[in-house]
Amino acid sequence: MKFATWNVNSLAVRLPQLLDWLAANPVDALVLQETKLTDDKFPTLEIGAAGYQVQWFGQKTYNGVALLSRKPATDVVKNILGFADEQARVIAGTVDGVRVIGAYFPNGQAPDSEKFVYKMGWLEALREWVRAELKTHERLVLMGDFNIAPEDRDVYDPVAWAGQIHCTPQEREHFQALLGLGLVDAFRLFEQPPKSWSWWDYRNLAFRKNQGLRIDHILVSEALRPHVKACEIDKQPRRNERPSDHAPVIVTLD
DNA sequence: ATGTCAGATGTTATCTGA
Repeated sequence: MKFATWNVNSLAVRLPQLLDWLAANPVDALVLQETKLTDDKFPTLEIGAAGYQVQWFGQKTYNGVALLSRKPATDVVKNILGFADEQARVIAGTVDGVRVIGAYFPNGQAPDSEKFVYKMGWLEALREWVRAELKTHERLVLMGDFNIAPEDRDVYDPVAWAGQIHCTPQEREHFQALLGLGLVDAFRLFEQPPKSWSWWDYRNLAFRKNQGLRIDHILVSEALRPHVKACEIDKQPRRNERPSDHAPVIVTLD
């Protein structure tokens, strides 16, 4: 079984790349972030023709998430239960007996900004909701664009990024608190190439210089942990013409 | 060099967000 996450930075632009990627990388479920589409514009026909069921939750211009799956997702939830939010950031569903939560965590902009305050509140609400989900779903995967680099080894220049957005102690504490619920970072279950990133800024030739951050993650519950066989970042789509700034992350379970 | 990309507004460019 394979699950994946990918921030596509506009599905309108990236749909051909998504379809190419799915053809080359058949997965059981894939969550997308930053679709940037209102629900009436979502490309259901094209994704259906590729052999995937899909649930989607979007808004104009910003954010927007989707859950693609080979088998239909059940008990679909949009956004964090009990957290009033005008931003479309979360979609969850049960696929093949696994609770799949796809999330586009707030960026936070800067540690002294209002958007950072929103990020902290959102993270708190997410944690309490995931805690509840784990009580009813032993087999659970939380994946998406976390906009958090959990450790210095997830940052190409940790000195320059110290205390900056994605790397603040407060964000890293929230990441650890999610692990404290009984989740594990699937990527770190395996030896990985050094300087493994999932995002590279479009500017500064960052991809060519491999200057990036690992901010896209797949967390799996303790019940799933013994079944995790691999976890990889697929850099290939970042080499495309007009790429997303993020690469997909894939987890393989037996 | 805050150096690119995407979407929106409303142009033949400027703003916001990432």
